[in-house]
Amino acid sequence: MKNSVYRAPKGTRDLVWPDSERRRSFIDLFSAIAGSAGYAEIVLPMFEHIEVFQRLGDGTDVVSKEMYDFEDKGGRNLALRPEQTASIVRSYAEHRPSLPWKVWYAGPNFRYERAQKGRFRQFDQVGIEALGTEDAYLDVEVIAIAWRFYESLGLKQVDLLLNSVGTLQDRIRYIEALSEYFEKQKNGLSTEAQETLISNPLRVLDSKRDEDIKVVSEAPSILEYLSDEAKNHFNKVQEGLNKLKIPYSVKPNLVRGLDYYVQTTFEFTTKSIDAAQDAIGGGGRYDGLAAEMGAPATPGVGFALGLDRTLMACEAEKTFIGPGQFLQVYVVDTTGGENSLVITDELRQKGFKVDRSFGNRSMKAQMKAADKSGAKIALIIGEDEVEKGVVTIRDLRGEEGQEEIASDSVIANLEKRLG
RNA sequence: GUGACCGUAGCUCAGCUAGGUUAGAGCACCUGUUUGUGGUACAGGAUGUCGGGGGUUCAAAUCCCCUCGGUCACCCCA
Repeated sequence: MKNSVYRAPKGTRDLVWPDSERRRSFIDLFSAIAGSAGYAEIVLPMFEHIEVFQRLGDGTDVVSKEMYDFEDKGGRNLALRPEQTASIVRSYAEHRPSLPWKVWYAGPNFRYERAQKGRFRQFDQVGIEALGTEDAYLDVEVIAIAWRFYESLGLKQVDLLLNSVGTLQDRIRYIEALSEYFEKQKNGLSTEAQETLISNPLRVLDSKRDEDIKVVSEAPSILEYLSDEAKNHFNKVQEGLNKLKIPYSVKPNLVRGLDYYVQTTFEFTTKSIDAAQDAIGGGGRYDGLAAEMGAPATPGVGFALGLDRTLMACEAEKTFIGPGQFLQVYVVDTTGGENSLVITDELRQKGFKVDRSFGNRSMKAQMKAADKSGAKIALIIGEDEVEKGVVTIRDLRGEEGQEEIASDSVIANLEKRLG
């Protein structure tokens, strides 16, 4: 039973009802909100040529150590997608749809890392991407869609963290200055941070270790290195958010884990989850990515939200709770099962959620199953009922008791009771 | 990749410190009390390679080693 082969692989799990249905409703709600803003669904391959993802940045963990890569029988180097933005830009470069191109997606991503609370090797994300304009109001639209989605879920403890990492040139200048500063302060940094400094200086800003926090807090701010172009863009984003009354806080050391971001970056965190992983969503602008994949230079902006973590937050805030009832009617038949075979089929065609038991069990056992099923109503068919041409209809949840009704009035009766 | 804790019935766990007859409890499940009626009560029943392998011992769920798996944290991200 506990052997290591016949079980879900590390970092994966089986989702069964009601969790499976909650996931579906989550995606349905997201689809409705993204659709209302002109975003169309896109369904992408779960794996790509590995080069697609290497565009995320050699110095990033996602590429250097978390990639599920493999060689197929044709000798192609492929990788399960660790995220979907890169695939979308690849799809854009491949098909060149007319602009603006606005798409939403939902589905699993894969990262090879140690699982912990709120972190899995296979995890679902929903997100949107919009390509084709540098207008900062598009950044605002994108952020607003995420924000309204959280509101629709009923989440109240979400914080929007906002930053600008400037243009590509700004970022290069900033990294130089930052490296210089950290080199001088090297002795005050943890050994881990010192290693990060070599591979990706920006990431040091993200460190959670106490010793680093002091050094980081006095580090030069990206905001001082923004060009006029980047400043204007960033101001317009903030102004737009203000107009929509979406609260945010500017966090200059918010740098995201993927190298392709320029200008706007943002992240959604929650206070409600009791776990170290409190980032439930994030995104930003990636104006250079399309060109890197062989398309004409095309600006883009988007976000991804973690489905599992967001649902954890919903659970903590007691909102967007799962489906209420699974079944409406349970048919109890002690005459061999043929009568229930026919009536369940009829009722199902009428749209009722109906189940029954199999295997000629005793009435008591069937009633027990009816109760456990959660159904509101039991339809009882025994010898007496068959003789009289009636069905006993019994209220399992309320005070209404039971009554015999004519067989041909069952549907009308159920419609009245279940409304 | 690093660290800490954990691994006994379907689930939650006791037993392990000072090794010793057929390994326990609660919940869930099945049957009955109720010759047609669930949710309460009572009675009975089925259920375990004590994660796996090796070692110590007359004897290991219990001690030692290895291994696999889980959880949480670091790293990083959703």
